[in-house]
Amino acid sequence: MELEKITNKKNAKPKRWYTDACGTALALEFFGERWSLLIMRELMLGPRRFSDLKDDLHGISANILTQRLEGLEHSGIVVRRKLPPPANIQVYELTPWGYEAEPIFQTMGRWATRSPAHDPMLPLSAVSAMLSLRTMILEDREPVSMVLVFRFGENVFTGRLDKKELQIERGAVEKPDIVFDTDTTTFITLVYGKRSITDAEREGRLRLTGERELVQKFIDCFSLPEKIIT
Amino acid sequence: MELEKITNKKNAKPKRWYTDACGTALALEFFGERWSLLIMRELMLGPRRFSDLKDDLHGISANILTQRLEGLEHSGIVVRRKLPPPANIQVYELTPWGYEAEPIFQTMGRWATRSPAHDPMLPLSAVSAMLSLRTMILEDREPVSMVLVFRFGENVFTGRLDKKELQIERGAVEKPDIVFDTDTTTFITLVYGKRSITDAEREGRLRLTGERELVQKFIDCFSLPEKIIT
DNA sequence: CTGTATCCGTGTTGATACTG
DNA sequence: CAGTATCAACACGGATACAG
Repeated sequence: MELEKITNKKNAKPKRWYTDACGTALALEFFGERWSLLIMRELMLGPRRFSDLKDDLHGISANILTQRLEGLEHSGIVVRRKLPPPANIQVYELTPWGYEAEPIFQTMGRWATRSPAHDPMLPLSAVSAMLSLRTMILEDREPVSMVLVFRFGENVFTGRLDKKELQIERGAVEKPDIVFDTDTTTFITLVYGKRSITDAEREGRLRLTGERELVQKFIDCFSLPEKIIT
Repeated sequence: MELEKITNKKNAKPKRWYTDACGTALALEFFGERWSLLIMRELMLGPRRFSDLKDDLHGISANILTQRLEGLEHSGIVVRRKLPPPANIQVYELTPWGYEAEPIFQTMGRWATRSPAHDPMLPLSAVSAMLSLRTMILEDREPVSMVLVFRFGENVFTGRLDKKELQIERGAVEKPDIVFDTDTTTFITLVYGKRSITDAEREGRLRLTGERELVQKFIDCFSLPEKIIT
């Protein structure tokens, strides 16, 4: 009886398979369950610990997060890593292949935000806000280069904008051209043009460092796709 | 009591929401449930009827297909259309916005097929086979143009390859350069180089019309991404 | 503090049978 | 052919308890 219980837990996964050679179907085997893709999103900008993920994925419960991380690890998308002492904590990190899933987020994001149902005032994680920049960056933009720091409470990122792309990594660099210190919702309403910088500053939602002209040049590099006509 | 039951069925959907401004999360609200994305895939190359979908989506049950089609219709991704007499049948079709989801299939397909778990010998729908061509077409290929017909039993497609792209639509054109008449698994093993044309013909799995040299040029336009190193 | 395991109520999924 | 009804199995999320 005991043995049977253990056996059931380990093997004999009665998971439902699509049994389809199509790449999309296979991708869904990997991350088609609820939360999996959003966990991957939260890991796209570097390793996180369990409680970071739990906090940023509003509404996920601990047991589900454990299951999903196990599944993603099993699929070769996530690795569990123990940081060396003195940190000595465990983090979850994407594998190189996992990091290569970013275009999936970009195509899904570009497509879905055209829906009238898209509500940018809903809560947004810091990683989502950063990834949205890489998703919504304009192909044919002014060739401008700059280094930026983005502060969303605990979550701090450095962005390097050049002609080719916007690189983003965790942590702050020494002498950036621009520093945003704000919340994610205010930030994206600024970038996508629903709110003015001065308004946000007056309301105490934003502390901004850097030349206003350069900030505007940065903002002009991004644009949400047009809404669909219904 | 009766009223309550009706009310529960129509409104009061206690569906679980991510409540997240992220575009990926919104996309998952639309097609994150099991089967939804694969239904969209089957519709990508033109309208289908209920039973076509049920047959091609191996393993889906009728009630789930009904629910998913309702959901996709509600989200503005699918429309239900009644063909005029004498056909007089009902079909499901993607909206223009629905058709624009194709890049999602492409990024997911390119990413997932790099997994060692990808098994091209599993069953593959005719639409999947055709979409895989559009997914795996090489950017920097020989500038070659041709018109092809693909026959997979009932499912017949015409492809138009030019410098820019491979267009695909349902139905056969009059004088194509090449005709493939085969099953989907044989077809993709041919295109992605696991099987030779002559072997497939000898085994009776393939009937091919057209100059062999041109066929080879066609095949050379496509390539599966490299497997990940584990 | 950082997870992990278990129980439990509810909602979702799917196989079968059935109806217009 | 195009779905609906029913019911059983499973997945989800919350709470709680536990381990390092």
